Amino acid sequence: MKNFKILHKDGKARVGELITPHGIIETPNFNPVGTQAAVKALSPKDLKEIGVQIVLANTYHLMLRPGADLIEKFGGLHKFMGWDKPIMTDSGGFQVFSLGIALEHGSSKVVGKGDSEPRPRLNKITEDGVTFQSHLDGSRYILTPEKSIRIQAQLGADLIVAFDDHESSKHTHDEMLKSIELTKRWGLRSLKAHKTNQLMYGVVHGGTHKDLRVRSAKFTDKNFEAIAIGGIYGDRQKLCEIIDWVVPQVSEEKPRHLLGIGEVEDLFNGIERGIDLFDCVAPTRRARNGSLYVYPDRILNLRQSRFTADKKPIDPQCSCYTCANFSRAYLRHLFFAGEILYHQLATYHNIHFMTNLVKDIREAIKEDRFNKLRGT
RNA sequence: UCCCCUGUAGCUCAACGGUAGAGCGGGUCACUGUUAAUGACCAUGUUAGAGGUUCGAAUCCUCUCGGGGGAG
Repeated sequence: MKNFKILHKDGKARVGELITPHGIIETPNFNPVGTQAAVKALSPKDLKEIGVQIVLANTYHLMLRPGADLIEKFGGLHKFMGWDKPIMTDSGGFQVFSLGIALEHGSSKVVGKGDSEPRPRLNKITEDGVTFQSHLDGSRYILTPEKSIRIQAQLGADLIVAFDDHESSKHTHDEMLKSIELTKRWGLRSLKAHKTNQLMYGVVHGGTHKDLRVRSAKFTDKNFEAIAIGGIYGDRQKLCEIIDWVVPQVSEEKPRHLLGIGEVEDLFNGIERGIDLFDCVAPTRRARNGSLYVYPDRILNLRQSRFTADKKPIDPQCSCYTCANFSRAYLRHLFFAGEILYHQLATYHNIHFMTNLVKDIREAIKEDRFNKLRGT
């Protein structure tokens, strides 16, 4: 792939560069999620200061509000949101799943929120695409591969994702087989509808079935320039297995993105197995909910009363603005007081943490000491 | 000095005479292509105190104490 260069390998872990119209993404890397054209609580200025190289926005949310036409009128997402570095958009396929179907079937990703709620929306999957109701006002929409790709073209992200189908991990082999076949057909239609120079990921599915993952991976590699792995839920061990099934099936020189993952441990697990890119809401959402990363692998729950008078920064080893200037006690106070500043400072720290983690990992791979870093 | 109101969880307040609940607050946990500044769970009380009436009192009566208001 001409836009992706692998610079060095340490085992299966690799360091590379993904070149986009808005700049280079050093890999492995982590995309903060900015669903509605904003990383919650952070400005593009913050993101740049931290050293974030790419953010992920969402087709589904933006098509509903403010609408792809409007964003196009403003010259695309980059200009609209004031971010001139790389952007990736998701296809919207996942939302169709997470907002409707998943709840109906109870995916493990959504389980834990109580099975009784909320009632499923009337999302209907046909060969053509998906009919669904807006979570904003209940109005009906149809999303097809063609439409998703067209909207993503209007949004103008550097990296886009083919429209894919999702099945819950609880589904049977047969149901999953039908699903990956549909994802294939939608993938081909996505390719056909693709008329820009945006780099498009195809999505590997197949749940926890090895043969389906392999099959889906081969197809994706054959047809797409970039590989995304989707539909991963549940336990870490399974996640590792799935990656181990998929990676050998795809070309070395194509970038590999693990959709929706992950936590610190997942980054190590993924990179060790040859994954280049990750996106996840964890650092931003966790920050808002009072859970903050501490080097090397702890998570601090700021709500605990033991931090009430704690003068230490979140992470004594962290060099970020938040840790340089504020105590745990102060941040805890802001949290309980409901101050907006809490969200800004906490999110800043968590994104800084992830961004630097991935940077450290890149350095380690370059120096062939990935495993050593992992050990710490 | 007299009259009226009032005293229930940390706070604000519920509970036809049938052995106390809510909201907020507090605590613990969760959060993986964001419907998430979200959610789940837990908890605390000699119902100001002492008597009395009653099968049964936070609830009715008496007194004491603490608040609030009014009249002198």
